Amino acid sequence: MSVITPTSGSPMNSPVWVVEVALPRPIDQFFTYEIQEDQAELALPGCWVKVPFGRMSAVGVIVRAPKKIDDVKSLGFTQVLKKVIKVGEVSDQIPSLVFKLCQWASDYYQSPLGELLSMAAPLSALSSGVNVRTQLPQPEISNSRSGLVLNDEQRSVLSAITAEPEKAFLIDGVTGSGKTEIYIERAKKVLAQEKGVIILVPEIALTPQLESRVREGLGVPIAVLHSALSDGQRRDYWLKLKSGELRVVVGARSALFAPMKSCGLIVVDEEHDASYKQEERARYQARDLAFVRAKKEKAQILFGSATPSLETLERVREEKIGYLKLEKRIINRSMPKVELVNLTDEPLIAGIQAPFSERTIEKIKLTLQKGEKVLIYLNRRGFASYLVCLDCGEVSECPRCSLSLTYHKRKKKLVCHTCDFHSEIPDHCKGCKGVDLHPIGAGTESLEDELPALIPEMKALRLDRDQVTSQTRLKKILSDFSSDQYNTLMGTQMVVKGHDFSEVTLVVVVLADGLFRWPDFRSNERAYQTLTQVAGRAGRGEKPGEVWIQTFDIDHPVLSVILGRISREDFYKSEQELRSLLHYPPYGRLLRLRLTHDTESVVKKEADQIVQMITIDPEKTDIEILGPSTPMIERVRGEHRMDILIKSSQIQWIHRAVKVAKKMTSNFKSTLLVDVDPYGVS
DNA sequence: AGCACGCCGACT
DNA sequence: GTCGGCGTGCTC
Repeated sequence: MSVITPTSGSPMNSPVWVVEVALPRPIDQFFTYEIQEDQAELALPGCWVKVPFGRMSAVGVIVRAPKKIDDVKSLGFTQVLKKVIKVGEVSDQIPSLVFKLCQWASDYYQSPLGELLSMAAPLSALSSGVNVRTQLPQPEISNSRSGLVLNDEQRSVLSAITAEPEKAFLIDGVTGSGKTEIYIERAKKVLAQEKGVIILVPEIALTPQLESRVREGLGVPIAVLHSALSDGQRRDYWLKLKSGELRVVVGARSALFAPMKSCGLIVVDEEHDASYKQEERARYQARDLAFVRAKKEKAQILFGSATPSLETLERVREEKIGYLKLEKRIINRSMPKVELVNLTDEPLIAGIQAPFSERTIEKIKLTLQKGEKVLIYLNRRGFASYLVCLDCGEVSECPRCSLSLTYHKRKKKLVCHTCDFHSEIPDHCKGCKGVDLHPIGAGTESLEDELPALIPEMKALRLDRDQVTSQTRLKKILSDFSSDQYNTLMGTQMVVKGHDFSEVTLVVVVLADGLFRWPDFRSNERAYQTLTQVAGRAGRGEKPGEVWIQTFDIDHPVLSVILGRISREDFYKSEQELRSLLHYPPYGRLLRLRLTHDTESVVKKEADQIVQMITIDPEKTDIEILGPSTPMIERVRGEHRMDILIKSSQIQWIHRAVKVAKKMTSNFKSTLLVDVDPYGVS
């Protein structure tokens, strides 16, 4: 690695070497730098470079091999080119296949290549060149057990996927049907062929058990990638994956960019999960991008789910993905029995925040008395949804967002769940000065406060984002719950994700209504997926489980599937018909253009202008424009927002609309946010 | 995204 | 009179 100091550039008219660099910034352009001839030989596409940028320096990635230029002026820059400070070694180079995948994603999702490349390599850690060895958490490997014992069903699925090692498959199997064992057995074969394995999971931080199952199952050290890693740890894993010292990676969405030379298997577990969609910085759908990588690399890709997404089912119908089903739960466990509790006509417990029928409370009591454990799911943090003034009806709102503030009793704070604004609890109403402020609605905190008072035998733990501040804290809560000291776990989404609680025989969904009627065309699908996943937590041990779902909306179609009143196939069919009628994915492509600015009139005006321009675009073809419309949350962090939705059957028309919008907004006051294949679309 | 430069309120 | 609030604009 050679270091040179940037100087004021080369003398005029002498030939120079120049190189194009992508920087991890939200800028739609590359930057050109002068590079020394001896450095130029090493400066391959995919290598990092340290370059001066503005008054600072930045680390970017070379996008094209350096060129020799006779006259720098011919490039047309007004200023003299700055010089590359430092070039990374070949051992740091992003593998060309991953580099090309980033280019593909940059084109498809219309996000800057530099941002995507920075997901694919720990650029600043590589360039800082600190050679201190970091501690990679790598427990002792116990000698690989038992090949695992598979049942007939698992064996036939395994032989089907092994027979066609380049074919993609959806493994459609209920929770507890043993998908993980199949992944592990398949991975063993792939490792034996000297190829790498990538296992993607929605949130690795929430599934510490998977890590040890994979490690022990394969009997080799593995890389575990998650957001809590230090820069040094991330770099060490990256280098070990690249060198082949590690050949297995388990991680959240960005693990799909793992730098292994040759990848033979990609697993996308819980493929329906919305957290595969990255919403910040570079926007991409890791599940879809994993499919692209697998095709490019001729690797096998396995999608696993108990509740497949409509997108994946459509690919199955198109025969791009093979279909395999696991019907049985291993060790012959039965599926949990579902009980619906109609909150509109059953007697409710008075004087508590959350709605509970007397019958549900009795059921919880009875379960705990038998020495069994209970899981209680409520999709809202805090003590109450909001504080309302009983005199004038005014609700405490976030000053920066168009949302009410959630009442957190322990913290003694009002909290905005969108921008994290905190405020003291007012002792009087801002509007009428009334002093009678009342909490409305329930959250996990109110459950923790109020249920043990009703049920003396309850020894409760709470699991939500307010409780879990670190991986260690999560592991502590989970291990506490498996001890005799506790018999009830209550919480949000976090209690649902993949944990294996063998003593839980009762799962209570406090209020299913919170899952319905989101302003999103995927809302039914997601409610179905969440309820199925919640239900899957019950009866994972010897004893059969029960799921009690409380609701004010007993006729909701999603509940009909959960109860088995209508078949899963019919539910999917009606969702498919609706989407096909409205040209929503998977029967059409979507683009969301979002404008933001702190002045409402500015965003509105400029959003109208974009719609007009796209409408009269002479090159416009097969597109449908919806909006501009105000999103559900009109204002976030003081910024007003307007959405324009574009539907089309062809990606190129989507890209054409993006091009028009980007060109227009370059001299707009508002900022443009481009979201190809958006989630949360109403 | 950073991180500047650039114009209006409370301080040594 | 300044220190500094964060509002636009640029980065080869």
